[in-house]
Formats: sequence, structure tokens, C-alpha cells
Amino acid sequence: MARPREFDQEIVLNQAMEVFWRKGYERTSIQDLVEHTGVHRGSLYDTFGDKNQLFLQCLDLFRSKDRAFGILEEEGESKEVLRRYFDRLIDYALNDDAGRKGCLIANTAMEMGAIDSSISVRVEAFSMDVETSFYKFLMRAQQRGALKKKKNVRELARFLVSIRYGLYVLAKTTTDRKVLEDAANVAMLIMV
Amino acid sequence: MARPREFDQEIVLNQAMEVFWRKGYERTSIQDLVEHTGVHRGSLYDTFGDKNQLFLQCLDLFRSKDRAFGILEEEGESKEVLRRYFDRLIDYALNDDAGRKGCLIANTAMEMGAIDSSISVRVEAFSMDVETSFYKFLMRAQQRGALKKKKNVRELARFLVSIRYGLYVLAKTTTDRKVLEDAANVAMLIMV
DNA sequence: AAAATAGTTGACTGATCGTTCTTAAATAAT
DNA sequence: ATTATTTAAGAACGATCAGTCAACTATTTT
Repeated sequence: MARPREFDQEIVLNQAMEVFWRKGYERTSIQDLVEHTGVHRGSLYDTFGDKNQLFLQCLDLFRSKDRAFGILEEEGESKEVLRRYFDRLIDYALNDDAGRKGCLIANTAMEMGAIDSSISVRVEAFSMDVETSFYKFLMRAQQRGALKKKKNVRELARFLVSIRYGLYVLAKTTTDRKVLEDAANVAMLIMV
Repeated sequence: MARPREFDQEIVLNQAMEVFWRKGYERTSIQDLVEHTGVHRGSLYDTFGDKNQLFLQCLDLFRSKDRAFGILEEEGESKEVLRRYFDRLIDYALNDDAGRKGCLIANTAMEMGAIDSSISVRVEAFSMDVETSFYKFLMRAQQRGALKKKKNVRELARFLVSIRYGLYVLAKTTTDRKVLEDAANVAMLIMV
């Protein structure tokens, strides 16, 4: 490589992801990306390919970065751990400073749906990650006696995925924290 | 009015709504609307105003037309009624012939978020409609003894709203009916 | 020091976007 | 029958879109 790049690929990819996350794929123009990364159009194309390819890399980055589920692996009583997870989710989803962007994958699933297979593959994979995180959490809880043995952990995990997505949608329909807390409160009742 | 309109405003508005519903606001071009309604661009502008105004009218039409909650007012055991509601929702959300469009308001909330106040007002209003439908249903169930007196009906209603939205998102991440059914099954447990 | 290589840059492409305008056509009022 | 009024329709508007390319610059290799 003769002349070195003047920007950090990872940083720029994160900045691009931020824009797609906030505005969605269609509303994001190349010009937006240029302005928010400070990188020339041509360099973006040389480095990341076209808009669609760049977006796919942002989806991959999001999947690899989302550490919200780390909370589920922390120590503590299972019910309290789950409550902490929801609390943080609600905090984040409603936080104006964070841009109330929601979940990039959920946003993308809603915007692009089943249009492009290279996208739906990634949406599906992430959704599966989420389910698996909940599944593992619930299995641990069950082994610890915090969840009845007869409970169907797969069902419960999918239920939690649904609640998770539901809360992100709710956060786009209201700024009333109580609404999301009420929903999460009821959802917590499964931990018996 | 001298020369009469050659098209039915209501039919055309429904056709436009269909397109916005399927493709979202940003991905829908005036040309798309022209092709799916058979109405000239100029006539669309004369009749409905610009793209944004037309879209708002589609949101209003959607709100006034969504009769899915009629199921909740039907006769029968409360738990069975709720199950029927979820069954139909899942049927619709996954039905290819229906276009797997999801819920126009949820789609719009995710796409437009809190960008435009004239839109978020409508999103909020519809979301409140949904909550109220569930609330009334749950109150009837409680009076009928199908729901414990001590249950917080407002909380439960908001929980159901969250599940409803969650299922619509889930339907965009997978075609596996079992995933949605599992989530709905767990949600049904609140009816005790 | 010269050549080869790779990244940066500004200008530009054709296509499509939402929107408007002028002209023609159809009906109602006179 | 003529005029007034409203709608329809084709063409065009400037703006913006995603994407490209040749000229230029900085670094590595020879």
C-alpha cells in the first residue's frame, strides 16, 4: 500500500452506522455520510463499496458490537438481572441524547422487510442472536431454580424477543416512560 | 364543480395507502402512486396536496379503517377471544398474499420516529387507540371474572400493545410461524 | 532520484426525485 | 350556443440522488 489512508476505517464505519441507525437506509444520502464522516465520497466508495455494501457492513458491525446482552450474563438474582436489562433498554430507547434511534436491526427489518435477501439474512441472524441470549439466560435461571422446571424455555425466549422489539416500537410512539415500564413489568411475571 | 372527477377519491386514497403501507414513505415515489392508482400526478396534487399531505390522509384512513380490534369485542371466553386475536394477527402478518406489510402505524413510527410532529401525533393517537381497545377488553374480562380483580388492567393493556408491536416486528425477521406462536402463547398467560 | 502504487479530491454523469405549469377537455351555468 | 369553472394530461422545472473518473498527492519500492 503506497499512500496510507487518512482515516480510520473502523471509526468511519461506526460513524456511518450511526447515521443509518438514526435516519434509516433510504433517508441517508451519500452526502450525509460524507458530512458525518468527513471522508470524501470517492474514498467511501473505494473503501466500502457502494451504499448497499456499506450498509451491510454497518449491519455486521452492529451485530458484533451490541453488548446489551452482556447484562444477562451478569451475576445476581435472575429476576433482578432481567429487570436491569429492561431498565437499561428503556433508558436507552427513550434517551434523547442517544437519539432515540431504537435498534438498528429492528429499524432495518421494518424498513427493508423481505426486500433484499442479503439484508434479511442479517436481520434473521441478529434476531436469532437475541433469542439465543435470552435462551441461555433462561436456562441458567432454570438450573438455578429461579424458573420452574416445566417452563418451556424456547417459548419464553421468543416471548422476550417479542417484548424487546415491542418496547423499541413503543419508544417511537410515546415518550412516556411509564408506558414502557408497565409493559416490562407484566413481562417480568414470566420469571416465576 | 364544472368537470367531474374521473376517479373515486376514497378508492384512490386506499390504493395510495396500500403503497405507503407496503413500501414506506421514503421508498414510495409519486410515480409509484401514479402507477398504482392510475391517476395523473397533477390530479393527485390537486386532490390530496403534496406527498406529505397525502401520506397524512393515508394515516388517518388507516386509523379509521383498522377493525382488527373488532375481534376483541366478539362473544366468547376471554382467553379464547384473545387467542383468536393473536391468531388472526399472526396469520395476517405472515401472509404473503397480504404482502407481509405489518402495521402501517408501526412501520411509520419506526421510519419517521419523532421527525415530523404531524406524523408523531397520529402515531401516538393510533397507539392510544390500540391501548384503549385492549383496556376495554380486559375490563370486560375482569368484570366477567376471567381476570383476577387485583390485576392492573392499564399495565396489562400496555403489555399487550407491546406484544402486538413485537409480533409485527418478529414477522419481518422470520417466516417461521412457530416463533410468533410461541411468543403469543406466553403472552396469553396473563389471562388468569 | 525515479518509478510504481495507492489514496484523495473536485467535477461531473445520467437518473430520479417532488412539484408546477400550460394547454386541452368536460361539465355547469348563463 | 356561449361562457365560466373544474379536472385531466403532457411536458418541463430545479434539486438531489447514487455513482464515476481523471488529475493530483503522498508514500513505498526500485
